[in-house]
Amino acid sequence: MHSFIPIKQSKATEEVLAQLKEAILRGVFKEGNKLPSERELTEQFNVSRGVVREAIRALQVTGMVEIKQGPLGGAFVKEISFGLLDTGFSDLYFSNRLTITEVVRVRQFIEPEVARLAALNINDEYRKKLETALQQEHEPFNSPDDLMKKLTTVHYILAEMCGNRLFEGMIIAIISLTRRIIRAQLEDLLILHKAGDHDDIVRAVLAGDPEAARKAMAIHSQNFGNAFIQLGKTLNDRPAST
Amino acid sequence: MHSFIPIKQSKATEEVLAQLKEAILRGVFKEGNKLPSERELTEQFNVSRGVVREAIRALQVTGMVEIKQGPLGGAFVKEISFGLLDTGFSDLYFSNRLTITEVVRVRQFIEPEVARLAALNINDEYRKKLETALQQEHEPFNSPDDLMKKLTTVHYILAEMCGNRLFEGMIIAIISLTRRIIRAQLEDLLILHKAGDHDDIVRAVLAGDPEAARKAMAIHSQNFGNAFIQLGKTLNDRPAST
DNA sequence: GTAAACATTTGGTCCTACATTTTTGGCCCT
DNA sequence: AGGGCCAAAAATGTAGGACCAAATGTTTAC
Repeated sequence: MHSFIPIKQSKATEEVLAQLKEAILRGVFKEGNKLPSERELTEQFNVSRGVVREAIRALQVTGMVEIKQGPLGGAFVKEISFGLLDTGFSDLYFSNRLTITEVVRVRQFIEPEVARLAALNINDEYRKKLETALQQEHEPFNSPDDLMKKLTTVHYILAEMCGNRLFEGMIIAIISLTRRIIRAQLEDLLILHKAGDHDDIVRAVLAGDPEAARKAMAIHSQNFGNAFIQLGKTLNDRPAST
Repeated sequence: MHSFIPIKQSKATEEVLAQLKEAILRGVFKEGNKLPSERELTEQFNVSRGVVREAIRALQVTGMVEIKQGPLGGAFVKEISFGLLDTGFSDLYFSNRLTITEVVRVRQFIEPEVARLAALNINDEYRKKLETALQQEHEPFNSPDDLMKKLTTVHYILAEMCGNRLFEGMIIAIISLTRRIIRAQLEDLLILHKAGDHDDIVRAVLAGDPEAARKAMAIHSQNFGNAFIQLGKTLNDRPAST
């Protein structure tokens, strides 16, 4: 019993979107390049401007281009990054498909491995980055947001160091989500993270000791995660905000 | 030194998008519900139809709604799923930001843990699912695609069993990407995966033995992954297709 | 020489008309 | 009475033109 393949009759917008996307992925338009203006594309594709706009809009929401106005304006190809993972995780959480616990568990599982891998890749450049990041953690902070930024820097560096961009992307997305949760609902509860929490981890990575790095991160991840989960529980007792 | 917050002057489209998205995430429109028609939204928001269309289009691209045409048509809220992660991973790979090796390494790290967790959650329902899935693996297949489907079913079931939807989503996305890579370039090379490869894993999970499950999956993950990486290397020697 | 006015390019919005798709229902033929 | 064909209706999809808003560069007035 042979099953036929359903015909997909492409709407014009899909066509345009597909072509633009492929061109970008293929590198026809590289990072920083500007796509032709809407009017030009309208002519080249021979479609209405609305169609072109919708296609470009789709590229924008998927984080592939950035749109600026004015002459010198247009759709600029962004560095393909982890933005999609980011909003993907975020949407899942804020639609109640994920609990804080689940997010924390994943993070607790992945980050020790990332720390281990990072320790394998230590070099002078990273050494310097880590040391300054660690130093800045102990300096006074201007705003809660500033503090959060300082406290997450080490994690970002380690993620970059681990040498696997998929791990890196997942860590970035998870941290970003964590920050969003905190900023959304726990504005004032930053007691979670004490300065000095990262010292052991960084020390192990600097020493190039994978096992110690893994272990130190596991401990840190445990402490932070459990406190975070606890806060999540007290949170569910409150009425939903707004 | 107080720093002022920059004014974000919202383009109309952003406003509309934000409101629709929030309404969906809040559950005002639930899964399967239809949003008001474009014309209605045009009136309610008091904006042009193009603006509404762009907003809805953005929702479609992010996988939150599905659009049907005709009367009884409209934008229907989809079950929020892992589609974004999926295309996120996919875009990263196909823009050469990820190598096969990186993808495989992540999978090799995560799936044993997933198998372990799955073994902790074994029950009669899952037991049945696993057994039938395993049985179908040994049946003849109609097409390469059919075979791939049969061979991934066990992984999907284990991911669902692990009880952490973030793990589940990441596994689903990675498997999906793996399939896409294979389908795109290795149509005929399905020797990677022998029938029977899953037997040990499923046996351990059925027995509720987390350690054995983890270990069996680790072995399977190693074998498959290394073969896959090897293929990726021979692949890079070929001229780029199309 | 500096600052204000203007023009130009490009995205953002509005409007209106028409095309396409899909469902519904009614009509006609058998 | 039943089945198939066809037309109306409801929704999205596309076209095209006009104008608004923002950002940049150029010219002009002082």
